[in-house]
Amino acid sequence: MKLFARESNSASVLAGDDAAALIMDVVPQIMNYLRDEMRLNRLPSLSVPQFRTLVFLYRHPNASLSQVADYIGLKLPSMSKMVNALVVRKLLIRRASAEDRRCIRLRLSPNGLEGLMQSRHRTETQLARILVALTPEQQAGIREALQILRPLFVRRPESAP
Amino acid sequence: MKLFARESNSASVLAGDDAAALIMDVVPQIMNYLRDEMRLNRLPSLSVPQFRTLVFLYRHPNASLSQVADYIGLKLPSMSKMVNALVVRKLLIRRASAEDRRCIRLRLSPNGLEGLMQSRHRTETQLARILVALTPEQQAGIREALQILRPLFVRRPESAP
DNA sequence: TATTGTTATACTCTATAACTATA
DNA sequence: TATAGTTATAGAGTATAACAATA
Repeated sequence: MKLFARESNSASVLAGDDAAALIMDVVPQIMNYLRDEMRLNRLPSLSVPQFRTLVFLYRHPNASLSQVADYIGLKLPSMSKMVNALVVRKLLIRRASAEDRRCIRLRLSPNGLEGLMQSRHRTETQLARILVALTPEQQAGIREALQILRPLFVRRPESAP
Repeated sequence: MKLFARESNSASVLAGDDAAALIMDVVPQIMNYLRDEMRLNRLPSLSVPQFRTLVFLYRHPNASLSQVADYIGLKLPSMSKMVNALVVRKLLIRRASAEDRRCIRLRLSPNGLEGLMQSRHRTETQLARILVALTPEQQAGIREALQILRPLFVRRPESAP
């Protein structure tokens, strides 16, 4: 199963010139940037997972805790804690499901929607400042690459205990 | 300063179809995957920053603590702690610089080099399993996009206190 | 006095285990 | 008994502040 230009016993990841090496190198670097950037957002300062949670609930109102946890990639207790913090901050509304009272239904509060919009705007502005250095063709190439990568990195299945 | 297909007051990040939105969506997702994958690596289980540190010292032997911290994106105390753990695990060698005894010189131990190679091999194999679904053209597009993104997301400068 | 790194301490985030409530 | 979520607790990772050693 040969995938890259170099043989697998070469130093490709260490040399940094194939897809695997680039992913290991560039993704953590961008992640650091995003974390720092989000933390500097005033008004509702959101962590990256918190921001992603709000975006998910914007797209999927009335989702359950399990559904959000699965998408974000957190275990239920961690997600419960994070959601609770967002509820306390009045960014989310949490209510019991009518059909199955074990489930909760989550949705953005008006406050949460406004905070999300502000955070999005600021993030987009910041990223735009960086991406402005690129040609439209380069930007299109990046969009295309990310769209290809998006469906590939799904959450690992639970390791059977 | 118009950069994207949509106006900035539209819901582009929330719709998820421009470069900024894709970065916010896809990068954390891949990062989660990498974290989980590295954690499952047996032999020397390394966190993502630990792995990056070893790669950096493979490429830059005898670097100082400050140089590594700057590249990885950690403050000195955090980096010092991490390096110390790697020294204790016999993956790194730390010695005082001869010219300036305030500085330390860091390099991989033979153990560290071997651990890095094993970790790299496993990571590459895992990523290859994912990327095998793509055509060579798609892989080339991804490499190109990541190479474009790599120099753009450098560590934020220290906020002046 | 300025710089390099370490130690002390605290905070954030996440996980596992035990528990509650509902089905 | 099985499932959705919460609470209790612990561990990893990072930051700021105070410190030590060297320049």
